[in-house]
Amino acid sequence: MQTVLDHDRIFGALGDATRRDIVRRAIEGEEGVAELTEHYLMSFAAVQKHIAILERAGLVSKHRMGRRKVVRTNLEGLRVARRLLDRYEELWRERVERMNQLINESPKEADR
Amino acid sequence: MQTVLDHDRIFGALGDATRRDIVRRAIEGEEGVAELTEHYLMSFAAVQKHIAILERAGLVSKHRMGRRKVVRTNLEGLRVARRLLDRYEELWRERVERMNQLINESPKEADR
DNA sequence: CATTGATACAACCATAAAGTTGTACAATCT
DNA sequence: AGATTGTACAACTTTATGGTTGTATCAATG
Repeated sequence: MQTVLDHDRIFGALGDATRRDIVRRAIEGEEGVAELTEHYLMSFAAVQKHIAILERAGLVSKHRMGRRKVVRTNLEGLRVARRLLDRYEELWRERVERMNQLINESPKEADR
Repeated sequence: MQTVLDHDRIFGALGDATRRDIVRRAIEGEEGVAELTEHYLMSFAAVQKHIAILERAGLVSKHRMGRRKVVRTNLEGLRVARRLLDRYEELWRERVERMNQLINESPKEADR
């Protein structure tokens, strides 16, 4: 297992509706692969592949519970994604601030 | 132009390092397509395609500035992504809360 | 108005992604 | 042990993605 938590894999994994739905359901962390498959129109193997992609991205992990393997969402994976978006918003804020500063520092055309 | 702001397109677009870098640079909103191309090892057309993908996702938009078209990041696009991640964290919080409630409501084995 | 600089887009190629079926393995229950 | 239930994975097909080159458009400038 890899769970590298790089942005390519994380955002790539979240770019599919089925996978996002698995992440959502797996926050509860009660369903195995077969149970998750019930919710979708695809084969067991297809769902398994989606879970593998989420796993490699570090967004979920599997835990044996009796005969099945329960899929649980990994909060830290989601937070890695969120932190990048937060950083972008911070850059945005800084740019706005810099622009305001320029406006205040230099006198307006009309005032000269 | 579409700018649909659906999660598939937004997360899909963010799942590529070049595109995330374009988003980052375009927060400043000063570079045209040709200028952006300078930063990468690919052709002008390739960068143009990446920008088109970001545009369709609603993450950036182009604005004519003289003879070139400046690429600017669209804050709302980033916020759509962030809100989904926030919702997941909220679901997580609710689950933890529910679990704590169960522990407090039912008496422990050892206390019986 | 012809030229130049910047962008747009079509056509094509190679590789990766998303799905399928089939088979093998692992753990539980009689 | 043998049957059953749940999971893993290989092999294959189809479609999407990321890159290329070449040609066309579009706005500013001499």
